[in-house]
Amino acid sequence: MGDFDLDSSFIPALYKPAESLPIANYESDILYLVDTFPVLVVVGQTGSGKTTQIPQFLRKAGWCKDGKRVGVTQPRRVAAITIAMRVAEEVGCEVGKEVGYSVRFEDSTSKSTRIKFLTDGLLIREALMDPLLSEYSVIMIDEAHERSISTDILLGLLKKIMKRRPELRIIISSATIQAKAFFDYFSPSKTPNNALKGEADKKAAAKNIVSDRNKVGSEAKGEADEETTTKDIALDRSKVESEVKGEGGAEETNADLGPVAALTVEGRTYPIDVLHLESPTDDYVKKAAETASVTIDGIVYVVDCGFTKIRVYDPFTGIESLVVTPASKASSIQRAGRAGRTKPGKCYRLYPSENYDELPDSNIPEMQRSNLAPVILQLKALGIDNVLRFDYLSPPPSQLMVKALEFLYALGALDEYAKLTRPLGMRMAELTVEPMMAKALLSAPDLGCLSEMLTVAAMTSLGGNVWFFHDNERKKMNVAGTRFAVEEGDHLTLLNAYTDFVTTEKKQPKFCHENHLNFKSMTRAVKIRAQLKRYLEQLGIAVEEPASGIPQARGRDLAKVAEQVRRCLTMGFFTHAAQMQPDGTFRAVGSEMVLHAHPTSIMFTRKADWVIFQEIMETSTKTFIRDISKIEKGWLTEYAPEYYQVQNTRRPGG
DNA sequence: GAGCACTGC
Repeated sequence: MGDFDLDSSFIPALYKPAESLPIANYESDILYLVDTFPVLVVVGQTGSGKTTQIPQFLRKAGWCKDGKRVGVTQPRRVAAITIAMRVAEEVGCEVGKEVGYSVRFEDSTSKSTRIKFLTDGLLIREALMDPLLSEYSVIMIDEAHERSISTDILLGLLKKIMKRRPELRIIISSATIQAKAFFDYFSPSKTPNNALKGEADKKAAAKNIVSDRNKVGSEAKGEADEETTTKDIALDRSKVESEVKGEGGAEETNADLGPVAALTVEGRTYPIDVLHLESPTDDYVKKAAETASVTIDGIVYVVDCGFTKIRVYDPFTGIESLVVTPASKASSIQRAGRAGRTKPGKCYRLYPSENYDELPDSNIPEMQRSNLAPVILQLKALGIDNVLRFDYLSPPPSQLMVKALEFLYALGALDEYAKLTRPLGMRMAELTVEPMMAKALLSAPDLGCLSEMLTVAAMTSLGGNVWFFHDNERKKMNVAGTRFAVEEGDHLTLLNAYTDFVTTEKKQPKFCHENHLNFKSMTRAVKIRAQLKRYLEQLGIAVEEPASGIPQARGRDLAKVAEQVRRCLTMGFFTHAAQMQPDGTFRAVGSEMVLHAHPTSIMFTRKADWVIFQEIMETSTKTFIRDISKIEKGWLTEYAPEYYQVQNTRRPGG
């Protein structure tokens, strides 16, 4: 069953008999609305059973005829797998037969699969192969309120696809507060949410829409029992407000009435006492914490600190930071909701109730606070050339777009007309590593070190989870103390670790344990590397592996290979160059900002001159760089002449 | 000189 842990993914709410789930009352409503409207927004809490039941309703109703499938996306792979298992059990089949799932590294589907659970990122990848997603008759986007980049992009793609495939049905499953945004987005009178559009225009457009449209209310209860009731309600705009909520009417009327319907389903929840602590002194916090408990049946007490930690990207400096921000109303409601799933519960909010009113309705979508280079590359590869005019659910700030376009141009992925270059840009988009690493990887064949760069790309994809130190050695031990450490930096150190791991008889936990490696991560690196290799081969790039997996086989000059790897890294990461100062800190070109080698880097304990680094992140105390390798200064002008000539007086940033 | 890492492909 692959690399997920069933215990941690157990979702109690899923294990209710299907007929006792609230969603059972809505079967005919849902089928009617799906039949009538191309887009259905289903509002309901986790625990309503919508994720497990709606796909089964659709299958029974004939939406899987002629070899078509119902696809259901999830933001997380564990959820896709667990829910598929549950639904297979209800349907009475093995996972991978009528009900299956597909996530990275694990495809448990077959020709007979009619209901397919998958991660939303994977569905976007499927669109690269099949732009109209033609295998699906219905696509349900679950947990859309989380507003991940993948979910947002997928909704934009579906909005385009539905124009070419009028028979396609789209179901968006969302928590209450976010529903209106989805509803408006798919309504035809809505002004497209282009990036770079004037704020005033957008506000004016939004105002009109709100004023002439029935709102997707937050307290709506769908209690229609019979199909006829639902039909009446859906067709009569004046009644939409009350129960089942439908925008517009039958298709023959599609000029001024929308193609979207909304339905609120009741979740099965119990009363929750929400207690706001007026002045959260230490005593209060302590008392609340002590009162909190988790039972086997589910969570009964929730303590909500009122904050959340989000990743924010600054387009001017290229630096990411983890920022503690007030939680949104939506997530506060969600947090409280955890308490009332199996019996009445209590939620302690560690802040006064006035503060709650001031919280934003929802979190800032990921699209509006991230480095957009990867997503722009992906959109371009999907044939969406004018990424500024793409109809974003929430348009990203123009600075983010501009920065990403400039950066992709500097990397050579886009030409001066912002068109994807071929083959480089197109190939970069196909690979599942970030643009800088993709460029480094695609530079490797010419330098004769592709096998090694593949390993480096796979190892750095682990995101820092490579090394393992026991508690008692945490303080005094770091990467520099392992047998794999080399002077040239983190990338070659990671290459050493991987090469040793895969060399005869060592692919085992014992080896990892003795050598400070995380066995699970190393196993994952093997998978990632194999997948990247497969993608390269599909792109027509042959990967020549040294005979036994050891670089020195075939008499290659090891020192030369190591240098070539560092040159490749420079070709990808030249915008992330810095020089070490006498005090051991780093400065980027043209920047005064003090950068520190992250304590997990080998450069934490080494001297260097010029380096490139993979990641830069600001914490509350310092700005850290990680995954660092030594380079020659001259390589920067050799491999990025334009960038370093034009910008030699400005900070390159990310 | 000494840390918070979430997800996903």
